[in-house]
Amino acid sequence: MKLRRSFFARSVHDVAPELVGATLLVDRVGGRIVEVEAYHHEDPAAHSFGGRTARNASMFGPPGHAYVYRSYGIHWCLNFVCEEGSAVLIRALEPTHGLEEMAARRGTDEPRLLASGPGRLTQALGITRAYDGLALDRPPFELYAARETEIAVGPRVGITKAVELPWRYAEAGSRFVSRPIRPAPRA
DNA sequence: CCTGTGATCGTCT
DNA sequence: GACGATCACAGGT
Repeated sequence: MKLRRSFFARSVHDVAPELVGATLLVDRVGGRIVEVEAYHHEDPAAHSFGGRTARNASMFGPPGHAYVYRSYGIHWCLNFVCEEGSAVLIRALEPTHGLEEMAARRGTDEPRLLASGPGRLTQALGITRAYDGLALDRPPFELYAARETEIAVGPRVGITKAVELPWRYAEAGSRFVSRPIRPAPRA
């Protein structure tokens, strides 16, 4: 089932876990989303924390659109905008469509190295700042809802603020996540 | 398996 | 002028 724009017009904390297992294609190339992170505008780690700027304008735009930014001067990162200046960072895919194209863009055939990580993922899908602000329910994007799947939850990766918030969601047991989530401590 | 480090540049202070 | 929502590679364990 195709995801409609209204799917994203909710709290980022509801949308993010539901995206795990969804299929993301960009010009027919992509796979199943296996790892995401939620960023909320009241969250010090979010780009939208502190208000609107030229870079983060898309985060304050309508839900159901892309927010693409450059990371470390080198990589691109893809987010799905939700309500109120929040967004979901798409961190890893299990490649299913257009493997050859992804391998050519990435310079490797190793499946685990195609889209396991936000920078690798955008390179494999050909995402650049040119995709910033584009609607997610129209070409070149295609998004299909997830089936039921087991979700693991943990702290986000690579941030220095609000490091303790458990806003990273991954498919339990997937070998395509950028980094495994430590199993929850036993009671 | 792990840790450390350089690359590279737009954005905001 | 400092700092990243990262990655690839090198080297040690």
